[in-house]
Amino acid sequence: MMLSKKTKYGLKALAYLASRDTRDPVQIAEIASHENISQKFLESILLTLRKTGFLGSKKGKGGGYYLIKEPEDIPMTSVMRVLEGPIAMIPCVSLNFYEKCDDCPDEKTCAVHRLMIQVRDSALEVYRNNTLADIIVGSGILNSKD
Amino acid sequence: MMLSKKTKYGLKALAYLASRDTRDPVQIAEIASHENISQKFLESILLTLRKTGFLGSKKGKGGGYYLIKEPEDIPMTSVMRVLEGPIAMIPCVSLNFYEKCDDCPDEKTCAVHRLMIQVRDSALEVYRNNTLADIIVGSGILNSKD
DNA sequence: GAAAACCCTACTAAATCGATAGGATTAATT
DNA sequence: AATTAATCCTATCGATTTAGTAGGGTTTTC
Repeated sequence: MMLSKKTKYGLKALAYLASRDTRDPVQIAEIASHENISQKFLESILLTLRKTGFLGSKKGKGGGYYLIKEPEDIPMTSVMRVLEGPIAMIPCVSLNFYEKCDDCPDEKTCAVHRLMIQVRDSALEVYRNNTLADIIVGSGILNSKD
Repeated sequence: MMLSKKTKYGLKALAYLASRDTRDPVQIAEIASHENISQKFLESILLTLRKTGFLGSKKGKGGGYYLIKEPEDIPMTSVMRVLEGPIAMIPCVSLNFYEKCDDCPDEKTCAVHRLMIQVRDSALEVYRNNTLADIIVGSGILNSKD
C-alpha cells in the first residue's frame, strides 16, 4: 500500500504551481528540475492532470501548465482519486468503485470488511479536510493549518 | 494502495481461528475451504504468522494452527505491519521504517510529507483502536463495537 | 520558417504479487 | 516399525503493475 511515484510527483507539481505568485504557464522542465523529477515521466502525469480538469496548458513558445482553479478549491479527495485511484483499500468498501469480493459470502460478517470500512472513512476524512492550499507552505505567510 | 491478498487472507484466517469456540489446532485445509482461499497460498501466510508470534502450530496427525494469544490482545497495528508492511504510505513518514526521500530537499516544506503524516496518523488510530476481537462477529453475542 | 513547447502512443526493464510444485520433517495411530 | 496425516520449507513461475524511455507529431511564438 505504497503511494505511487505518479501520485507523489503529481502532488508535488500541483503544490509547486500553487505556491507560485502568478498563474502564468510554467514549463514542464522547470517543474521537473525544481522537484527532481524525470521530465518525461512528469510530462505524462501533467497530461492526465490536464485531462482531468486540474490544469490548463498552453502550447508553443512561452507555454506550459497552470492551475485552473484556486488551491483552496482543490480537495485532496479528487486529486488522490485521479492519481492514485480508489481511496478504499479493497473494492468491497469503495464508495466510487464498489465491487463484490468473489470469495466472500457475506460482507456483513466479514472481519476484513469491518476493518477496511473504518480505514476508508478515516482516510476520507483527512482528504476531505485538506485542499491543495492546506498542504503547501506559503512563502512566509501562515496558512490555516499552522 | 490496494490491500494485498496476503493480508486479506491472513486477517480472515486469524478471524476464523478467533471466532472458534476452542483453541485446538485447526488444519490449513479447513481454514482454506471455509474462507475460500488457495490452500497452498494460505499455507505460506500461516507460516509467517507463526514465525512472527501470532500463531502456534502442531505437526503431524491432528495438527494444525491455533492462536497463541487472546484476540483482545492482538492489535491490528501489529498484524498489519507483519502482513502488509509499513502503515505509512511513504517511507519518509514511517515510524518504524523511516527513510529519507532522495529527491526531497526538505521534509518540513514538502506538501506530500504534510499530507501523508495525517494519513498515517489516521490509519494508525484505526489500527490501534481495533484488536482481532473487535473485528470479528461473535456467534450471536454482541461485541464491544456493536 | 525556425525554434520552443506541449501532445500522444508505444515500448520496456524491473519489481511485485498470487499462486503452485514438490519434497522434507514431524507426530499420531495402528 | 510402518503408515498416514499434517506442517515445514525452498524454489519457481506467469501475470500484472510500476517507473521510466523513445520518438515522433502538433501548435504557437518570434
